[in-house]
Amino acid sequence: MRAASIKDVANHAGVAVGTVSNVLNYPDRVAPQTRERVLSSISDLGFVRNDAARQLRAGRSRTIGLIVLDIGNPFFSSLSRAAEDAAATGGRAVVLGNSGHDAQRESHYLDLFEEQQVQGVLISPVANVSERLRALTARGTKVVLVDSRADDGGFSSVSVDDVQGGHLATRHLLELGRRKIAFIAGPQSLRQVRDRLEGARQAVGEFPDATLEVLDAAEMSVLAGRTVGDLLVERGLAELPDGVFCANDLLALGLMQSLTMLHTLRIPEDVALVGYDDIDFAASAIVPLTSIRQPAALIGQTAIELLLEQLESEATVPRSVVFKPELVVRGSTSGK
Amino acid sequence: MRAASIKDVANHAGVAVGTVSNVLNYPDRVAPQTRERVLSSISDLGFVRNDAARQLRAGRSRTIGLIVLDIGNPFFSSLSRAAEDAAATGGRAVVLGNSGHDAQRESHYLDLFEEQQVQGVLISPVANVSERLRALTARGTKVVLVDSRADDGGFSSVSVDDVQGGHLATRHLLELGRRKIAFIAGPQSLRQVRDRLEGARQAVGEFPDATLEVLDAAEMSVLAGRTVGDLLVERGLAELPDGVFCANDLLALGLMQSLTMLHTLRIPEDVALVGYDDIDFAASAIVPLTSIRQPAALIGQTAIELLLEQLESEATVPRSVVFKPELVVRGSTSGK
DNA sequence: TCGTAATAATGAATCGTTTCAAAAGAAGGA
DNA sequence: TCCTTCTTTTGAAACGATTCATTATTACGA
Repeated sequence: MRAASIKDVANHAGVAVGTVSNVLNYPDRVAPQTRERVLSSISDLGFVRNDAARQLRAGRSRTIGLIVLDIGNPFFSSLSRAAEDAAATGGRAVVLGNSGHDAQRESHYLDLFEEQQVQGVLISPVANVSERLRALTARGTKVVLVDSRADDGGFSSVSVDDVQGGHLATRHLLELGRRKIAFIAGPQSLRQVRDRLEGARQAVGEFPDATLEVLDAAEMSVLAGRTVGDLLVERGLAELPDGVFCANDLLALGLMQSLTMLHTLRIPEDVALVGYDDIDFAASAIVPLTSIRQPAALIGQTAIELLLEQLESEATVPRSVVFKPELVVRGSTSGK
Repeated sequence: MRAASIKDVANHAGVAVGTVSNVLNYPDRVAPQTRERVLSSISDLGFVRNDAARQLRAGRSRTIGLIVLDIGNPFFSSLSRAAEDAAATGGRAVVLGNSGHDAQRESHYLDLFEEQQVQGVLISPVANVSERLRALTARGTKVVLVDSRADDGGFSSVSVDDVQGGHLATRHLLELGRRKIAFIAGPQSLRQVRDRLEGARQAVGEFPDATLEVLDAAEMSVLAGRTVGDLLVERGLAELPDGVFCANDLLALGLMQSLTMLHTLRIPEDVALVGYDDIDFAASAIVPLTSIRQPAALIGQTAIELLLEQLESEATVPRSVVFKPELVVRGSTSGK
């Protein structure tokens, strides 16, 4: 029992295959009664268009590939949702790939998307993939970097000024009078992490009596944050930083868990804490978390718009959009 | 500048197209030196297999479609990640569709996946789609229900016993001495919500002096929880329930925000609170949240396994796997 | 040297659409 | 009736990879 093809429909309706195709793609070209006859044959036979054949003939699919660092991170899930919606209004579908900070999986998704001849790729890269992306564009696939910037302006990109974000967060701690600052870093291979650190460095540099310590976390998750927290507490109270800036909210939440629950430190009295991303859960944390807000949905939507722009008008120069981050003050630094 | 095809590679290497195809699919059938020559032509020309052509010929793609209710919900993102991993080991890729509780988007993704001739569909349905799914299977696409059960055993499924989960949560509240129980429901069109409520009803029925009140939330999000919380507080303290069970953790976190921050109620003293899903953030809430744990990753992995099972051996009967939920007690009910 | 068997390479046919030049049909005017 | 114009329908060609029956090549023993 083979699926019905356009030829079966044509036979059933007593017309030529070209007519069936026209009914599907240019209904106005077909006389109303013929059209009706074909449509009822389609539903009689349960005909479903074969996208592979369509794509083969058209030379391109109607989908856009999106590769994110971590779909479990609310920042990215919100971004993806907005991208999907924006693409849908442009008549395209988004297929989502989750690299999970794994370069191999990232590369695997790039392969897959290229074989599927997606119209374009939105990617928030793990590894240095500029070579691969360049090859992709050379073969006609449009690329937009998301939450990342092209060093050489070779690609369109949508990002947030993470240096400024790091600066905002750290200056906030310093203005509260904190001087022993710690930055909890995720993998420094990530540009986001490096930029946020750079911003923190700049801010600390503006206060001569302040110090900055950098602590590495294995990944940017709640669990990793907890691990760093446990490590920190082992030092004893005197050795603790009094202001901590985490590379993202997940780390901050984990740290908070460790400090307040396992060890009975007070936030913000003993340690003031700032996260990054302002995910929904930041506001409902044990101590509501001060954070840096990034417009996740806006980023996703804008990225699709840049891509569509490139698709519509053939030769457009790459554009980079940079959004400004925003400090959201809550209990973890304000002491109510 | 057209992308290189298998024919271009054949010309460049001075062999027939069939030989190139063999190099790609059955390398052993080709003499080593020929193979090398072809491979170097492939990299010279930057040849990338055209998946559409491959699929057209093969009659099926190598992808599996996954439609989830809400990718922003950590339960589903964790489920998806596990499904992707499991599929990758089986040589398949997962494409993710997020219905966002929207029947139209769900239907749209079903269309898309069917046109793409995915090997199978994993779906956590919003609307009643059994008719559509039946049609899908009739045309040869395998279907596995996720976090949902087929009423009539027509499909394989992986789920958690939500009635039991609702019972566990509610009995816990009752055993703490609470008697005015409220259930914060999400959309009752969802089987999950109905089942959890049913479990709550059963538990309340076992305590003759207990009452159950059902409050509806527009959606299962933090925001909706906050709205219900505000509504609840307007009644005044005497009218409040003393035990609240929420249809999921997001609702519970929103409720918690509203009760503790805007209105100064104490959890668990004034109101004991239980959520559902045990997402990562439950443990790091203002008051760590008691919840019902569902093995999200295991569900995703098992769903893929059931699907692969159906794909390998043609005529297998549908199987249903039901996992048991687990009560995780934290501060929101235990009073430290 | 010849014959046989094993190994390697070939290339036409196929999958299901879309496209488009050409043919057929309809309508109207002279 | 014939010609023109406009609308509708036709069906072969093309997209690019895979398959498989056929042909070519090689190796080896007699």
